[in-house]
Amino acid sequence: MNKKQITLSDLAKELGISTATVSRALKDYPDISDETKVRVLGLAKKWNYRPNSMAAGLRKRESKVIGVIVPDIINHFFSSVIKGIMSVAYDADYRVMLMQSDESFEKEQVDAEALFSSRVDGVLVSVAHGTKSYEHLLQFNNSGIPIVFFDKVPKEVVDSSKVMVDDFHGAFSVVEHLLEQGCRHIAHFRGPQLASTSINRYEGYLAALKKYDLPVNEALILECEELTLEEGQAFTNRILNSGQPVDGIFAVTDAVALGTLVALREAGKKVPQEIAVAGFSDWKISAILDPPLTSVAQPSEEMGTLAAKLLLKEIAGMKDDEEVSPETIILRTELKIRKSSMKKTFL
Amino acid sequence: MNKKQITLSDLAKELGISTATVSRALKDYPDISDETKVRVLGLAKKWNYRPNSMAAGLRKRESKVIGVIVPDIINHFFSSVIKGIMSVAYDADYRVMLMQSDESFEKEQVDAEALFSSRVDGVLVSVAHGTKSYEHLLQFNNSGIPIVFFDKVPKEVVDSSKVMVDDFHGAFSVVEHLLEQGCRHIAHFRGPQLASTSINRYEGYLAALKKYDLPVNEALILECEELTLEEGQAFTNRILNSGQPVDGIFAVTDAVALGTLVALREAGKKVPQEIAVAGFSDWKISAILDPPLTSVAQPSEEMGTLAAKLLLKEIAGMKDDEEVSPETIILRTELKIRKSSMKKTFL
DNA sequence: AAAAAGCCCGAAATCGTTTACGTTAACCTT
DNA sequence: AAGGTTAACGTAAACGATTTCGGGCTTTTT
Repeated sequence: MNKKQITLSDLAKELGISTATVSRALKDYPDISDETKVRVLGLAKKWNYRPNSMAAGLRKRESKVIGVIVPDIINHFFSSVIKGIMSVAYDADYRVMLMQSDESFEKEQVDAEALFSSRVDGVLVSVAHGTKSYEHLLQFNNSGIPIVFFDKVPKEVVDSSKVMVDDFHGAFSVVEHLLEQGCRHIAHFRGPQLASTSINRYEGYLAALKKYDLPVNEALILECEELTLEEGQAFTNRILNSGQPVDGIFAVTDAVALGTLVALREAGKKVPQEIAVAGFSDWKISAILDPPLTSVAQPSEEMGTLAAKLLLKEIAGMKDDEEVSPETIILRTELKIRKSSMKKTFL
Repeated sequence: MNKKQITLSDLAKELGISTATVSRALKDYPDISDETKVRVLGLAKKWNYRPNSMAAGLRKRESKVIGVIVPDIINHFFSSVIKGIMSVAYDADYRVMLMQSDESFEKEQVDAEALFSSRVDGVLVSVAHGTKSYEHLLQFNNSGIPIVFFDKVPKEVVDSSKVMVDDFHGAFSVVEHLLEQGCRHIAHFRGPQLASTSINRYEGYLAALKKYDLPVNEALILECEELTLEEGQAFTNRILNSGQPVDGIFAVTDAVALGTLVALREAGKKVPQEIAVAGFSDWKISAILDPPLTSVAQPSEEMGTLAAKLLLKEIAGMKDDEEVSPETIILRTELKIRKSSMKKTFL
């Protein structure tokens, strides 16, 4: 049980040369003879030498680590984004330090401190619902550490790059679709007031109604907190019991929409004949339900790769002392029309 | 735009004291006067000082980081495990460096090297399908870095702790249930030959058949490679077209089982009357399908917390130079009986 | 009054790499 | 043969925090 890790000077001592030479030989510097390189590489492999990246990071003032903060890893959308981020990071030889905020402002702050202490080279963050101020994130900007926001971006204007999906247009198009199908009383189960995404979807909903000169019925707009299937179920029942006329439901998330479908099935309502349903996120399983769920697809993994590439570009620019001007990328959504909303076919 | 990070000596210089004193004041050492502590803390807060954990890590020979390698983050099971790991790590003030192997042996090796270079204090890993040898993981053992395997553990005996679910018993119980319901020709869509989990589930399937003195029909056993919905669909169609009598299907995963349900629906087969179906994993949405899917629930998040706690215990033991003997924890599964398998009710 | 004990703090080594700056010796030039 | 190149390596100072020895200075003890 050899507890000690091999260091450069272990190799140097064994070979009778200096650590500097060993370091350079390992990095294939030109002013080291081939013979020495062979000897160094040979011993390094034999002894299974792995450079201590803390030491290297300290010296070079870069950690080769990027930090990622998401509200919730279990969420399929976020895990897809993370997958995208990680594949880009892997190719660029960066490590990923992952944090989850659990939608809590306090935890997000603690996470940010930890990442800062770790001296990550850059940060990717999707802010939590509870986040109200942004000092804990702006400290990265102030210290020359690039930060790229994705999906849930700060409401206030922040001088950083952002990658998001076109929630407004996505919501607009799906509600417009419901209207085209003949719906005139469309309920909306919206997300939290504080999340940028749910705000934009809500506004897309409003805009579509306006285009059709329909009044906004506040009684048909309910606000989810947990964004769970259960909430969708409960809200659907509440709407059904309210006696309000409803012929369509647009849920802010597929999870909520699934709850809606369950409740409607239990209530014996026909989908889409009596009530059309649409969600947002386009979960894989949404397509195989009976009826298959109409939804808005967002390119999650692509969001991750784009955000990560943007971040790496800014990190590289930072090293070269270039002026990096923040970019904002808005990804297009795609409306997936399926049976749950196709009222017209049943007319 | 202040690019320089604050260091201990910045604080020391400003206050006219030594870095040693600043360091101790921040750590609340007893031999620093309250007055000095107040001054140090005050300036540290004012200047937003964050210790450089690479420097501290280098000096203390610990990184306060644990490495995690999973085959695929998107998989709901793994993201749940990760969530469990992260919450334990958070409470213990550890950071998580996440790697995904994409089920590739080579990538897993690269990931392991990276974690080793980062000098993580411990490693949690679920091995990839493709993994055949374990030297890249055993190097952690040899260097005094604890490693805990979870879910997909090495087949060969490795002198490390393991946390897994009782795949054998879980599969046994669900197949036994299908038999009790009257099934006599149960197909099994199994997982890859190399994954410990799918081997154990396969053996549970065999054991249940044996208990009922039923012959094993090789034509009813198909091997998934991707474990996707599409595979489940394709295999189901293949079985249906083969002309073999089938009255039950046990899929190694809920994803595969969902594909099965879709194919059966499209083929006009009644579930469970004609063919009963059961999966493994108990996805949340499995319960709300029509028919709801019988499945085996595994405590994924609990697996994460247990594995992480075990790892932290071993890390602590390592520091105190105790003898840490590897533990193996086997978590019980829970059979969730739902309509998709309840043949008897329709007799 | 001398010695012992506490209280606060500093000097300096250390962790493992990287790198600016030398240094040496061999080889070229004219 | 004196000076100039160049190839190949070494010295030593960083990087930023921690920690082991102490070492003054004041207070208490005998």
